[in-house]
Amino acid sequence: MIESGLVYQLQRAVTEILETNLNHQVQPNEVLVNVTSKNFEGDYTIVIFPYVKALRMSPADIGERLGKALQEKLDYIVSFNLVKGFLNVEISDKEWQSQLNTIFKAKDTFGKHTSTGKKVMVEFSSPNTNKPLHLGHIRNILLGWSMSQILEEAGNEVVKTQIVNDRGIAVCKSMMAWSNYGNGETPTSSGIKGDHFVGKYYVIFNQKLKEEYTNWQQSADAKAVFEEKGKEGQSEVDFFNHYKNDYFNIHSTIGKETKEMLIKWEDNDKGVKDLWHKMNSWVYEGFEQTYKDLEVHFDKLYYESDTYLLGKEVVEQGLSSSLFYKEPDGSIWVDLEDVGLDKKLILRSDGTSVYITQDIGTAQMRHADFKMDSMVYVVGNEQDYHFKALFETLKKLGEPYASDLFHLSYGMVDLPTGKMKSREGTVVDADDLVKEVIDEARSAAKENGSLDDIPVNEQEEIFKRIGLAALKYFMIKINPKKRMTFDPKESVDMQGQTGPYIQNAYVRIASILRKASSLEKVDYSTYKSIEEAEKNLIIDILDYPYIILDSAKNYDPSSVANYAYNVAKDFHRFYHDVRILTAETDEAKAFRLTLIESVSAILERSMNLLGIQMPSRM
RNA sequence: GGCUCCGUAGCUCAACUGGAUAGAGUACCUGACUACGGAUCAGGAGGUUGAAGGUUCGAACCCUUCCGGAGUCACCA
Repeated sequence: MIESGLVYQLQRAVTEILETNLNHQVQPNEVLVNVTSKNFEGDYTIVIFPYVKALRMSPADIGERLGKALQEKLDYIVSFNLVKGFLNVEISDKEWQSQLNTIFKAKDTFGKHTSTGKKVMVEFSSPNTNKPLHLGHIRNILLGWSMSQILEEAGNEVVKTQIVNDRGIAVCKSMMAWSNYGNGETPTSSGIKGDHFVGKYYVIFNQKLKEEYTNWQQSADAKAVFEEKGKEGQSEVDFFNHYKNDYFNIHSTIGKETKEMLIKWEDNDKGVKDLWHKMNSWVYEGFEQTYKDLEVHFDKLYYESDTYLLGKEVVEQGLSSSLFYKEPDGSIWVDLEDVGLDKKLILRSDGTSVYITQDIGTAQMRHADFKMDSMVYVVGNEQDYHFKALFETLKKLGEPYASDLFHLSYGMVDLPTGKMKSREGTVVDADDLVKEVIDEARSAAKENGSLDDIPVNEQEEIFKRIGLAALKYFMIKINPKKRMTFDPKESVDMQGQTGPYIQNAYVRIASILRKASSLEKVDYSTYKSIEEAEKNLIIDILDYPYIILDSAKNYDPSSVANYAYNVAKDFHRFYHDVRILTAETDEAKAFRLTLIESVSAILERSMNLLGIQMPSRM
């Protein structure tokens, strides 16, 4: 695709000239071609500084020779000028028309990348089954989903997956609380969505634990612990704040019960397993609804309950190839110091596996299932170190996909009031948030009354698309690596650089095209005076395949989000600068109608990659 | 303390991975079409890119040191 584009033609022409005229070799994609900055004459700019040293000529000399040769070689270059080491070339109006023709004829195949033949697995979301999804999951889900779409657009086959953390002590806490205090209540009987229902019992558990802990602190037992383990000069209050985990593990009655429940679960105790199945199924119903509301889905689910014992064979394999080693206490380790990391535990001294063991096992299982060439893990940046260690270990083990693993690490989502903390109830719930943004879209639309003439169910669909666009765009436009502040007020903004702004451009075009009824098939090749605003839009569209490639290469959906905004912005300006339906000539009208139809297609495709649907009205 | 990431306009973010005079949005001020949809457009003001050195024709980006913030250094997941 790229190979047929205007920019590539320039790059290739430059390499050919450099080679034949100046005997200097470069690869076409190394030639730096930018859109000319608006303070200078020209359309595209070739940066010639890189050749100065090798050719031992002045930038002016190289530029002059390059410019002349380019003009001879490519008949659509009408002029060129040289500013310092920058060669600006101007493209003919005829060529712009021909470019638009190509774009328009290609329709949805424009910018499609040829298949890379590679299969990529993307893991995202991966929630625990003891509480509902929150704001942090939303960032994860939106990143994972958009990244999957973009990788596909870049020519890969993509398998979307998640690992459901459906077992462990946290899950047992909810189960414990429900069996002690639930009195047979169910999501149906209480009218509470399943995941919220189970989450409620997780909260109850923590309340009960806290009560128990507070009471215990008055006991002689507690005083003795403080005497023995408290640091010099540490207050009792401070000590007990930090002792919480130990209390749960050593002294707590309900802690003990919960741990016993986990052991029973591992022993396949029927009563515990039945309870576990029942409560997890409630949670899954709830998750299913949230995913549906967010318009995402998965191709394959993995469950931790199936994978938590995996990876032990690997340990044998690693030991026999002396990749791993055994400590006297029986624990097994891998030494990653040669790649700048530490020694990492692979198997506990009691023979049970740890997180990384499971991840190795899961990766192997996935490869057996799908034979993927690479994997992307969408996981928060607090696990940066873990994934480095995991990837290095997989490399050492010689796994076939190990050279192509990526941790799409993203920053935490903060609230303007600070960090989200479940204990302090400052967590933003995913379902609440979705509902809120849709409400906001509804009231904005009701205010300007533009949708009053269509059926209510269609209105609701549009409100949903607008609200979700605001939320999704707000979160995806930020570079994943950055820690972000989530201001609920800003997330429902619909003016400026927002999802609805981009939708508005699309809706305007749809409205014009409806009025134009039939795209009159006037031949616009006689349209001579291409406007600046028109040219900008064509340049934007031509940029699409590069943006996709760039976004896929850098694992960064935000570049697609920013691109879509730029296109919409250029369209809005164009819309004010020129008239479309009442254009000066029939040629101009036909040209512009063709142009905006192409713009609307590219807007829709870009936004769909981000998981955002376009409304036809708003 | 070691390692990793981050620091750009009052605020939220860009900057084609080393390219021209660092751009948008928001908030503030001033304007625009008797309309192809005002969820729009134009203008103004707002910057020593955390600081200081260095490399380079050229640095927000690379190197060094320092300052500030976060994460991580569990036989937790």
